[in-house]
This record gives sequence, structure tokens and C-alpha cells, in this order.
Amino acid sequence: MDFLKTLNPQQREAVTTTEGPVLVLAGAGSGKTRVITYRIAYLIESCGVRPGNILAVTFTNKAAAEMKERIEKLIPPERYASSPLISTFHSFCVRLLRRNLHLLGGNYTNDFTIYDTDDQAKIVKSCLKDLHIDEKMLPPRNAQFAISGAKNHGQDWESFLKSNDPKKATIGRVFKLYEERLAANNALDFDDLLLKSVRILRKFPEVQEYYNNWFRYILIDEYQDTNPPQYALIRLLTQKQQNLCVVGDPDQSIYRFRAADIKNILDFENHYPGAKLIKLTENYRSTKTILSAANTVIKNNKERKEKDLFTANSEGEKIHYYQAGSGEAEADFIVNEILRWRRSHLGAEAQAAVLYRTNAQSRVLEEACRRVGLKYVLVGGFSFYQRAEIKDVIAYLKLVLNHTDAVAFERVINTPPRGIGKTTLDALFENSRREGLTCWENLGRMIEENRVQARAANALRAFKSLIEALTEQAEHLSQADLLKAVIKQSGYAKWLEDERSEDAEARLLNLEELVSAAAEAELRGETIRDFIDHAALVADTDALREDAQVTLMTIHAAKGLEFPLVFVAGMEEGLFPHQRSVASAVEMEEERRLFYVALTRAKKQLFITHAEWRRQYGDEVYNEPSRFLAELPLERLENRSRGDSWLARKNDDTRKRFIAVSGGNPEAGRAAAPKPAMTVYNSVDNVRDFFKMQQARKAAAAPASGSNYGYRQPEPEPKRSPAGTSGGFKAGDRVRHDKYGTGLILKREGDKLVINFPGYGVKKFVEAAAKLEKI
DNA sequence: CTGATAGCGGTTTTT
DNA sequence: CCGCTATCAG
Repeated sequence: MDFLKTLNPQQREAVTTTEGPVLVLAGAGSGKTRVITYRIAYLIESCGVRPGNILAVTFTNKAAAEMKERIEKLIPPERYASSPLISTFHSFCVRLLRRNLHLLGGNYTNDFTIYDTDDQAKIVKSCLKDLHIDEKMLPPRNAQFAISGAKNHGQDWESFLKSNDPKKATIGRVFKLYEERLAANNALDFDDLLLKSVRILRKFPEVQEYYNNWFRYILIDEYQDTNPPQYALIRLLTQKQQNLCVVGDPDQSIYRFRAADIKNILDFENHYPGAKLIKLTENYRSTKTILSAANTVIKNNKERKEKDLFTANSEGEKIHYYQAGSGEAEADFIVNEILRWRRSHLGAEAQAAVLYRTNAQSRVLEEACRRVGLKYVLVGGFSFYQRAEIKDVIAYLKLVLNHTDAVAFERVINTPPRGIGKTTLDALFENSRREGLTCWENLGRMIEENRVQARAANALRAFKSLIEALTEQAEHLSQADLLKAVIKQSGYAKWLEDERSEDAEARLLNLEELVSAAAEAELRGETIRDFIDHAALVADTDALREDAQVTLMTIHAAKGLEFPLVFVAGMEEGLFPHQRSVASAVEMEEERRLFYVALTRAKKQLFITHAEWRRQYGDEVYNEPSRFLAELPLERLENRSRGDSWLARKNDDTRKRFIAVSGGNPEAGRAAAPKPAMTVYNSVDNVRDFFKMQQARKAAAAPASGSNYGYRQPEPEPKRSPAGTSGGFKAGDRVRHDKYGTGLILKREGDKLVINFPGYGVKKFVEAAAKLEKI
């Protein structure tokens, strides 16, 4: 085994300790993926394990695909009759359930359908509606989240119903109905895939025995991100033998919000007594500077196993720090630095990534890239195939190929609008459910039996013949031509053309792009089915990544990746750490781990930036610099900001303190006169102050009306003020709202009143007079 | 049935 | 700012 020679002693031990439970605590950039792939190759080539007896579990499908590729390079698959199963927990469970779900009885068969998050949301909403629960009392999102969380923590709806907390009890009712609906539809949500698998393995020893004999060597990657059902599954699969190897890094556990339990990795040695612990602490990725910053930051976490990474790599450049005025200025700085970097680095060395906490931050960055003509890839945002117009047209294709596809049917029956409204559709779906017919069958039935109004019947008939005509054309048209036919004959093109908006034009262009994609697919010899399947596999940004000059993504999406040049943007209180995490110590530690993940993505050069203010939800929000900045080793930072900045002051303070201690003159060491203090507005009260200040400034610029000199600022008067509008209210007025209580009018934007209600935040009202009274 | 608009709320993410 | 929903007039 030549490849063992390329490993360090710890890595080699992790690869060759094949019997019994093994815990590999692998630091960032320590060659974790390499260890896993080599271990699989070692088991097959040196230990004579049949590849089919190996199961490797990864966190994402992409990671699984990459691992497969790497293994095939190490061991030629043609030499073996079987290959190791490399999959995510979920796809493994789908395989298991496609063989065994019928064992659970009831309505379940092995042909179950899988509900994604959108389907799930639809069901939850319909449950809330049918239980007459006001969406304001229990937002569907919250209910969905609570149900999923409960399922992942092993709670059932009964425990919720018994709760004394009325809110929990309400969730229990929704939970119960939700579960009944899924069962009635022979459908499983993502959580069920795991839970039902666990239940089957528990309930049917012969099934468990079967899988225990099948998978004799099990490897789990990113073990710190496993949740309770996944742990239960692993336990059940390793009942008979314990050749289990888990690999992970507790410092990179960032999925608590979806029930990942860091205790799984921290307590592994208790769960599997006699487990061998191997630590990989040499980092091969980053410079000493970057690694030291990451180490310094993560040390602030209390709940962690001590683990200091080291590297033989060079010291590298200092970490560059930049404080921008606005979010836009921050983005401009970043793109300019990327352009500069690209002047001296080529190919893989030129790869850059901009990381941020929330997806909302991507927009300014995208705009900045477009301004300077930088090609970028946005990971995690809406991909091309997720756009409504693309999904609509694809749904037409699906329906043409398969008339029983109910989801596609529902999507296109009134898109573009063709006079088939809610009443008609409700009747149609209700009828289908009652008589056990597909929507398509029922469509014909309803027309024949005159069950609907004449106008609706005509619309239904038109839709039916449209689909039938397209079905016929599908026989002889090329893929691209069929797609064109769909776009034209469905009226989709006309619908968009008539809209005459910029947005509609962009949508038409997207559809054109889809047609050329179909033509290309056909040239590659793919069928229309392949084309549709491909559209369903959303995250295929890999092809784009090759020629992309920058990758924009959230830090979550960046886990497992590395780039020579990395920017961590938006280092501001409220953003990162996120507002929702500041109240809890546990969540703050998770935010810090997230920062740690961000820092350790960088190989050569790291930039850390923040802005004094940025537009959030349309308002100018002033944020304080992130507390995490202060946790960085300041001596490793180079200040790139012009003028006043958080870092400049920090350094200034340090110098003053030093001079004070040594008895010198504090002013002597100052390079420049201090800049006027930056005012930080980040709380409700400060917003009010900020507004007062703005008002004062405005008043100074525009003399009071009636004066004869100077000029007046053209007031943005509303063009028309319909009766009952916000007229009569002005900034500074105190008002009462029937729901939010008393508030202060901050400003007026045309017809809109912007009001701050203490405890509820800033609200906007257009047709406000009805609900507001002056006090 | 459709389109306009007032009101409102808004993490992170994969399967 | 953006997207969703309830509501209402046409």
C-alpha cells in the first residue's frame, strides 16, 4: 500500500486501525477526507474486505459524490464485483425503506412518496386551516419547525397534547393531524426517513440482523453534526459488530438548529467503550497566521475538548482588516481586493470566496461583482432551476410525460391564469380525494358530468386539450422544440410579454436559456427524462465553479471547502453573532464555532471586514463591530481602513494604556489627531435619537416654509392622497395602534408612515389612519 | 376569477 | 427591501 507512506503517523493509525470503534478527532484542514478514502481503500486492498460490506455516510450528496470519485481513483472498481455504499443518512434510509416500509403496515407501502420542505409547509398550513388555528397565533413556519424539532428529539404528539403550556398543546393538535395526513398519503417527510428506518430496525430483528451482516464496516463523516435519530440508527446498525469509525471536529459543529447534538461526538467513548481515540492536529491548509487566529478565537469556548492545531506551513501574510462606511462600500472594497489578487495569482491560486452569515448579505456583493465584471457563483441562493418560471415550464413537461403527476398538475393548471379559480380547484381536489382518482382523470370527469359552471368548464376543457395537444407533439418534436411549444401554446410567453416589466423580460430570457439547455442536453444524447431529473438535482454549481472568479456563500455552505483567498464579511453585532443567538451562551458558542469554520477556510490570505451601517429590511441599520473581532490576535491584523475604525481605536487604546503605565505622554505617541467619535445606533432608543439627529440636519438644510430666501428641499409629497391615508400624521407624533400600543412616528416615506413601537420594532403603514389614533 | 394593495414579518441548512 | 396572504373592487 504505497499511499500509506504519504500519511503522517496519526493519519496512518486512523487508516489502519480497522477493528473496533474508532473516534477520529480531526481538526480543520488535517486531511480528514483523505483519511476516510484511504481507510476504505485499505480495508478493501489490504484487509480483503468485500467492498459491498462497507458503508460510508457523508453529510451531503455532493460530499458523497466527491468521495466516490476519490475512491475510484485509489481502487479500480472493475477489479471488484461490488462497491462500497457511500451515501447520506437520508438516501441510505430511502434505500432501506423502499425494501421494508410495508412492514410498518397501515397505509404504508414501499412506493411511499417523499415530502420536501415545501410540501411539508403546505401540509402544515392546511392542518392549521382545518383546525381553525389563526396563523397569527401560530405561524406555520413555527409549527413546522416545532414539529420537525420534536420528531428529531424523539417526542411524539401525545406528549405535546398533555402539556400544560397552551401553545405546546396547540402544536400537539397540529402535529397529530400532520402525522395522520402524511400516513394517509403514504408519504414521509425528511425526518420520517430516519425515524421510520429506526423503528423498522427496532421492531424487526430479522431486518436488523440482515443489515448488520451486510454492513460490517461503517464510517461516518462530520460526526459532530449527527442528530438523535441518526445516532439511534448508527447504534442499531452496529449492534452485532462495532467496526465503526467516526470522523469529525467538535469545533466545527454548526447545525444545532436542526437538532445536531454535539454530545454524540463528545461522548463517543462512553457510547462505545474501548473506542480508540485518534487526534489529527496537523493542519495542511492554512498559514501560521490564519491558524493562530482560528485557535485564539475558538479557545473562548468553554464547552470544548482542548485541541491546538499546528502547521508546518509558512507564516504568511497578516490578516487584513477593513471597516467600511456602508455595506456597499464593504462590497466594493472586497471586489477590488479580489481584482488586485487576480493580477498576481493564476488558476487555482486565484480562487476567492466571500463568506457571510446570512443569505441576505449576498445581494450587495453580487451587485458589486457585476459592477466590475467579476464572474461569481452564488452558492445556496435560488438556483436557476428553482426559479418559478423554470419550475412552471418543467412542470408542464412532467405533466405531458406523466398525466398522473399531481404536483405538476396543481402547479400548472392555472399558470398562466386561465380562469380556473379557487372554487373550481377546491372542488376538483376534493372530488379527487373522495373518489380516489388522479387529478387528471377527475378533470375529464368534471367536464363530462357538468359539475362546474359553464365558464369554468370551458377553461378546464381548454386546459385538457392543451395538455393533450402537447402530449401528441411530444412524440415527434425535439426536446428544444417541445419546450418552445410548451412556452408558446400554454400562453406562458404571451403572459410574460403582456406584462412589459423588466422582471418579465428577465423571465423570458431565463426560458430561452432553458430551451438552449435542452438543445445542448439533446446533443449530449440525454432524453427528456434525463433533462427533467437534472433540473430536479438543484445544486449542480460544480460546472460553474470551474470558471467562476469568486464564490459567494454563507459560512454554513462553506464547510469542508477551502480557498486561497477568503473574505469574512459583515462582522457586526446582530449579524454575526446573529441577533437570535446573543441571548444564549450555548448559541453564542455555536456562533463562535461558525466564525472558526469561516477563518479556517482560508489557505493563504484572509480578509475580515465590517460596515458601520447597512440596509436591513429597507432601513439603515447601524451595527457595532462584532465582539468576535476583539477575540482575534490583534498583532496579526493589518488595518486597511482609511481613517477612523474599530481597529485603529483599539490599537490607540492599547498604546495609550502602555504609555500611561510607562509614564509617558499619551499624546506623544499619536500619529494623527483623533477623528470625531463614530456614533453607534443599534437599539430601539438609539434609532429614535438617530432620527432626531437626521431631522435636525434636515431642518438646518431647509429653512422653514414661508421664508423668502434660500431654497426649499423638494418635499417628496405623495402624488395622490386617497381618503383615509396617512394624511394628518407627521414625524414626531405619538400614536396608538390597536395591536402594538403607543409608538412614535419616525418618518414619512411618501404614503408610508414609519413608526417605532417599543417592543415590536419599526413598522410601516400605508393605509394607517384606520388603525391609528393620534395621542 | 383576477389584480391591486394594505399589512405584516423576516436565521443559519440538508435531506 | 422583498415576498406572502387576506381582502376587496371590478
